Order: sequence, then C-alpha cells, then structure tokens
Amino acid sequence: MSLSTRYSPKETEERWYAHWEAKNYFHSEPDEREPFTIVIPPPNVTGVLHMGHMLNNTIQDVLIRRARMQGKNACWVPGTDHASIATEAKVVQLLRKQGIKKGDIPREEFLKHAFDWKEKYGGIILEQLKKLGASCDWERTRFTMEESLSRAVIHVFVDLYKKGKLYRGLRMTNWDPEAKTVLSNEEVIHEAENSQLFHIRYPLVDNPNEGIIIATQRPETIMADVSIAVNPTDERFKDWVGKTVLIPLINKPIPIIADSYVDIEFGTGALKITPAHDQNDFAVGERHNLPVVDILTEDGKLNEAAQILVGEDRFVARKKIKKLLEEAGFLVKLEDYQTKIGRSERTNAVVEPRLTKQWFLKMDGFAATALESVKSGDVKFYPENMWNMYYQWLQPDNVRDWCISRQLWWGQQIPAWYVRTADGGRLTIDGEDAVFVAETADEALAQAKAKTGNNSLTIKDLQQDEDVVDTWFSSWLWPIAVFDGFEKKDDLKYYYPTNVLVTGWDIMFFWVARMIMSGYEWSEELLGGDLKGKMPFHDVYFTGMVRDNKRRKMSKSLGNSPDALQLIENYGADGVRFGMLLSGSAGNDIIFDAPFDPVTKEVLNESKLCEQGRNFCNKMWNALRLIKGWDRNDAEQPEVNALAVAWIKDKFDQTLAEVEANFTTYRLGDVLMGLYQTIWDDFCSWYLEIIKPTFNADGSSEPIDHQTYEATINIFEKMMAALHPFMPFVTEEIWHQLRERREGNDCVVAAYPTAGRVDKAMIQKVDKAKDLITKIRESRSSKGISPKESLRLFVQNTSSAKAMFELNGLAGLVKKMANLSELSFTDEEPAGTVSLLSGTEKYFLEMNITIDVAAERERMTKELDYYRGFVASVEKKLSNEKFVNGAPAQVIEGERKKLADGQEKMRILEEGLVKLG
RNA sequence: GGGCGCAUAGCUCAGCUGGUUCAGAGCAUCUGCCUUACAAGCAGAGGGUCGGAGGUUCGAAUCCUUCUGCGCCCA
Repeated sequence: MSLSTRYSPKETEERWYAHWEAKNYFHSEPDEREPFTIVIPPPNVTGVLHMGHMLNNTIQDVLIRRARMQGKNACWVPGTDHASIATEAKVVQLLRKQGIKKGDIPREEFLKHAFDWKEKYGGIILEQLKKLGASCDWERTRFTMEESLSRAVIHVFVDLYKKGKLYRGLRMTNWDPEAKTVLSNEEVIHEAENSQLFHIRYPLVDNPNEGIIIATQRPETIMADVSIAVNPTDERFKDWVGKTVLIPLINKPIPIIADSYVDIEFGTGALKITPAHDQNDFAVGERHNLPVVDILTEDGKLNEAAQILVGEDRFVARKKIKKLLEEAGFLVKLEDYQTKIGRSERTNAVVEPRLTKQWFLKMDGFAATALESVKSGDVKFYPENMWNMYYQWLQPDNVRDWCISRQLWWGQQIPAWYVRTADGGRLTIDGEDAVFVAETADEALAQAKAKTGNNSLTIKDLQQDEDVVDTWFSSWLWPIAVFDGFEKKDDLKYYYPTNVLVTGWDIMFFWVARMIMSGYEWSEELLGGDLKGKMPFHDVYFTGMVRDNKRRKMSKSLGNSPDALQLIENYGADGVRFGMLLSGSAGNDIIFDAPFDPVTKEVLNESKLCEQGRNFCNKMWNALRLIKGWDRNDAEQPEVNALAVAWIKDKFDQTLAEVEANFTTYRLGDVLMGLYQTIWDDFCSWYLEIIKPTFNADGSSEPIDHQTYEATINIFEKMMAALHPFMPFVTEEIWHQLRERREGNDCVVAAYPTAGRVDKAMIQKVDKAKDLITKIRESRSSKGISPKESLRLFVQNTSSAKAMFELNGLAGLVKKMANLSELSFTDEEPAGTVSLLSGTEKYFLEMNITIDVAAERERMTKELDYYRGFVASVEKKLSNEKFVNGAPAQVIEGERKKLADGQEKMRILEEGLVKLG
C-alpha cells in the first residue's frame, strides 16, 4: 500500500461530507431515544461565512456530533433569517442598477424581487457551513420569511394584541434617514467622533443688545427650539428665567425656563431645548408643557417649519447656518469637541432622534420572566459570569418597551388594518386611529363592522398597516417556529426544550433574552401536558467576539478578518476547527492572531493555530502510515509490548475521564488539548516508539506480534472516535484506513468512548521510567553523545528500585527508549560513569568519555542547593503549630511526603558529591 | 456619570472549592539531529513571582480593599 507522506484534506473532506449526507446521518426524526437538540443562530441571509460563524458553528458541531455518537437522537436545525434592513438595502441597490426605483414599483413586486434574490444568494452561507463540516439536519433548513414562520409571527402579534401587550405610541425613536426606518437601540452604534460646539447668542426680545449664550453641537436645529433652559440653582442666570429671547435668524420668541436637567458645568450653562430632535429635550419639553417643532423630513432634510434653508440636508444646513450666524453676529465662539455620534448599523447614516408612531411591545412582565428563568437555574449560562451582564440589562430601570415596527417592505407586514374615510384619511375613534388587529383581512373587516356598526364596509375600505415587524420579532420565536410549533405538536413535543444554544454575548439581549421570553409565553399554551420545560434551551454557551491582534472586532468594514474559506483551503476544515477551538475559552473574546502583510497592511489568510491543527492531522496520518507498514507474525507478545499496550490504554482512559468532565462544563478547548497531547505525546512519541519493530541492517523490518498490532489498531480507532467531534474529516479517513469496514460502520456514528478503570501504580512506574529515559537523553545531549550510541546503565540497588523494575517489561522499555546495551543493579558506583537522579532513585550512566569532575560537581551542587531550600521551606511549614493544627490531614500528609522525598534526594546528592571528591 | 469584565512566560491563554515540587499549556525562541511514519518532523534546553500597593489567613496567582492600565455595555 502506498499512502502519501502528507495528509491532504481537500479531497478527503469533500468525499466524506458527501458520504455522510448520502447516508443521511444528520437527519433526525422523533423516536424513542433521548433527543439532543440545537437550533442554529440563523445567520443573515445576506451573510457570507466569517470568523464568528466559524467559531460558533464549530462549537455547535462538536456538541451535536458527540451527542450523536453517544447514541442520542441528535438534531441540529439550520436556517437563515431574512435580515430586513440589510436584505432590503441589497435588493434596492440591485434594482437601482437595473434602473428600477423602489418607490416606482408596488410592494408585491418588490417582494418578488427580494425572494428572487434570496433564492439566488440566500443559500451561500449554508453551503459554506458544509465545507466546515457542520452536521446540520439540512432537511430541516428553515427561513424566517417562509410561510409557516411568517404565520407564526402574525399569530403571536395578534395574540399579544389580544393580551393587551401591544400598543401604538408616539415615541422618540432612532430614525435612519437613509433607510427611512426606525431602528432599535441595538441597531445604533455609538462611537466618539470629532465635532464642534457652537456658542450662539440669543438676543433678549426687550433689549436686543443683551442676550443669553448657549452651546450646541447642532446649530441647524435652532429653528426647532422652543425654549432656553438653565439650572434653577445657577446664580449666573437667576434673573434671566421668565424672560423671552429671540431665535437668531428667524426671530421667533421663546421663553427661558429653569430645569434641573441642565448641567451647570457643561458649555455655557444655558441649553437650547429642541424637543423634536433630542430625547432629553423631549422630556424637558413634556415637563414644561412646551410645543414640539419638527423641522426635519424623513430623509433628514430641513422642512417648511424651519423657515430658512428649506430642502437642505441637515449637514449641509449646518455649514450654511454657521456662515449665516457668523454674518449676523450671533456666533460667539466655536470650539472643537468630541462627542458620541450614533450611526445606523446597516447604512452608517447618522441616526436622528425622531417622533414617530410605532408599535411597541410592553416589556415589564417579559423582562421579569426572562430574569427569573436564569436566576432560578432553568436556563444555565456558560460561563456563569454572563449572568452579571444579563441581570444588569434586565433591571426594570434599564428595560424599555420594544419597538417592533419597521418602515420596510421586506418582512412580515403588520396585521393591523385601518378604515379609510371618504376624504382619503383614516377613521378615528376618540381622536385615535381606529385599528383592527387580526390574522386575516376578513377578520379585521368583521371587527371593523362590529365596532363601527357600519355593515356596508368592504375589504376595499380597509388599509393594512404599511410597516413590517422587526426581524428579531421573528427570530425570537425560532426555537418554537423551526418545529412549526404554532401549528402542530409532534416535533415540538419531542425536541423542545432544546439542549443548548451557542451564540455570541453581543446578542444576549436582543436575541437570547427574547427567546426566553417567547418560550415562557407560548410553550405551555402550545404543548400543555406534553411540556417538558418552558425554557427554549437548558444551557447557553456564550462565545466571545473574534478580534484581531489589536483587539478590534473582526469585521468586513475594517478589513481585519481573514477569509474564512481561504483558511479552510489553506489548512483544511479540521485544521481551522482545531485553531478556532484552541484559541479561547467560553465567553472570553478570542484574539485570532492572523498576521498582517507588513507592506500592504492587508490581513493574511494565515494562522499559527490553524497550522498547528493541520500539522496534527499530518501527525496522525503518519502514525497510520507507520502502523500500516508493519508485517505481523504469530510470535508471543514480548513483555515490553504488553506493558506498553496496558500503559497506553490506561493513559487514554485517564484522558477520557478528563474529556467527560470538561464536556459537562463546555471546556471544549481543554478537551481538545487533552486529546491532542495524549495522541501526539503518549501515543505517537512514546507508545509507537516503544512497540516499533527494529529495523535490520538490510533495510527490512522485523514483524510485530499480532496481539500488539491488534491492540494498537483498537486504541487508535478509539482515539479517532474521541477526536471525531472536533476533527471529523481526518478521523473518519483514518477510521477507514485502519480496518476494512462493513457498510455503515463509520466513525461519525461510532460509539463515543468512555473512560475505564486505571491501574495507577503501573502508570506511576512507567512515568518514573519515562523520567529516567528523559534524564539519560538529556545527559547524552549535554555531553554530545549521539542517541545512536548504545550505553550501559547501572541502577543503585535499593528496595524501591527493585520494586520498580519488578514490573514486567519496564527494564526492556527503558533499554529500548534510552538505547542501552545493558541495565543492571549495582551496590557500588562503577568507574567511568556519571550519576543521575530520577525520582529518589540513583543511576550511573557509563560514558566512554572522560568525565569533567568539576562540571559534575557544579551541576550536583546546584541541584543540592535547590533541594536544601525546598526542604527548609517545607520544614518551616511543618514546624508551624498553627499550620499543623489548622490544615487538613491530607495536606499535612502531602507536606511530610515532600519533606521525606526532598531529604532523600539531598542524601543521595551529598553522597555523590563526597564520592566525586 | 452608572455598571460589567480583564491584567499570569516574547505571543495567545488555562489555573475550577485558597493547600500535590503550583507557577502550567500551546505557539515562538535556543541547541543538536535530514535517526526509512512524519523537517507540517525527532531529542533536549532556557524563559514569568502571577499589573502596583496594602490587608485577611498557618498558607494567596486564587479572597478583600485600593491604585494603575485596557476592553465592553448603558446613559
């Protein structure tokens, strides 16, 4: 057989993924087994695979693959969300290129284009996940805008309205003038930007030579001012309160008021109040019953109410008004100023505070439920300290009602209807729009008829709310909706609550908390007696953000993120998965150290950690090549091999015990590192070297005994199974190269190995032997003696040494690994040897060189000094009465043992020094 | 301004309920090896006093206080 010396992931990965899919291993149907369910955090349908997705989905895949191998009915539901703003922006852009303006086509036609776009591009990210190895149940792929999920959104909207939890209200909202829609707080990104503070004088109406000077960043909004406010305790302005000043340029009189909101220290101490364009000013205005003057259009231009500069964009207006104020002598001072500016996450437009009529969901009850769910432990967070952030956010003071309407088309249209009046306006009742909320227009019509008593109303008289709901208003239903839970019970009953959610902490509030809310709101109604728990998931694993080496979040716009697919191309999916998993632990942000090109400053698609993963694949591949190259015979198993086999089995069992413990706390990086070390160090570097047959001078190799060969294949395949969730492709490939497999005997569905009993005494003896071997190698290395040269070793004849080497095969093991021609006991120090100390045993290594006595003495003296200090510190501890009385017996016992060992080593070293002379 | 988190080797991070020779891992570095599985490798080595100060304790990287620096969330 001929296997290449390098493992090549490319061909292997494609082949095995196709095989798994053909076998339908990832598909789940409810049955009598215990379910293990994960719903994917649906990536944006516009998205392409980035580092965050790779981290997040690798973790999910590890968890789901392990559960599958443990015999659970594993179900990982994939899908995408419709990302209303982002997708709508893309579609608008695309149409514009075709010469079509959104405003020129009807809603239905636009949606058709949007769905076409989704069909064409929406599946890209899911295909990319397959490259990563994600074992999703692709038959269950869902999309938040598909019919059933949309029906669920409409259903809950109506349900919440009936429950009195939804209302329409005029609110100061975040307005994106580019997308012409309201944004939620989470969609606004506040960052420090450079700006200017304008000091402007407002003349007194009675005496234009005198005036009050205010400071503002937004001079273009002075036309919307309704008053000037000062702090009531501010002595400087005591006499000004109650007077009237004129707004510069438009000469509109406004009063000076006193309000404690004004910060005396800031600016001039006098503040212009502009309720329509500032959240805080709006509150001040309400307190003082001031009017609201809105001077901006929906696309951020000045309107008629501004009187001047009408039609100018607000930023153009700012420049122009600066000149006007200067010319008219109202601009007193300009100072540079840094302030936090909010920009739209999607369009990057500066967000305007704007009063609009929106739909809101009352959050008070929901927030309490979400808080209690985690507090009580129904939902557990990993890492636990994420609770702090969650708790903080969900405090009543911090929770605001959820604005769920968006002025977009791509999304579920709000199921609320208004009645058109003859003049084209809306029918109002008690001064408010008459609104009828129902799942269908017919139902709304019936409601309208009943309410108005007008039976001649027809569908044509109704006008549906133009807006759609926030995308999160569909994704908060995800754990229920992906199982069509609002329409049928069977799947939901089996899979709900899901086991674990894996997501970034940055969406803890607008997704995780809201899913918990919706879970508690509807799961019981839907499942009744079949409910296994109201929570949507038992555990939440929060991943950190993937950042670059300057700690910046990796993003497309910064250009600091390596290309995910290129990384897979370079290192293989297994290599990249290894890199992602090893780069950090739960919750902590991950510094993914991709280097930058020093010349172009562009990020390179390179990674040391992924390289390590790739090298690991190659290591295992070569271990396979080695084993497959051996001839076998029926000879009896040598003692050395028997010992090696027993040792590696137990060693691996120890690792498996750690694997199990680390999985329960989601320490996946630790699991992987444990497997990495045991496979590379214990299995490859020690075990295989021990049992490796010797080569003859003629180039042929001795055969290996059948028993050892079989044991080696057994342990290797177990290792592959244990590693499979982390590195699925290479393990599947080796699994099949190791043996002829029957149809269906694949690693992906093999039983996950469990830890067995361990002979600790044996492991300890082998560990001592390994230490001895290392000391011998070190001795050779420092004295320039080749490993190829066989040496003789003498063991100081003590009862403990005798006991150690009584273990069958141990002496042979040491001889082979340290290349010794002889290993024998001695009572006296043989001539021409250097002494070694390993544990508390003394050894003499014969070297065919003259021993440098002075160097030997120095080395031993140094070692002795260390143990003197060590023993002294332990003695001090043990002579402390408080320690002996206060510390647990186990600890004291440990200290006594340390002392005895230390003293024994000192004795041996002192003795050796005396002999050296 | 309010809150949360972080600071351990050159780098990225573990270190869980204070106590095993507790100061660790991986990478990087240095030395010697192209030894027929693997140079994407093998065998060895060096390197930190745990951000600073103070405290609790028989005992502190670990608990408390405070300072400094950094990151994030909210206003």
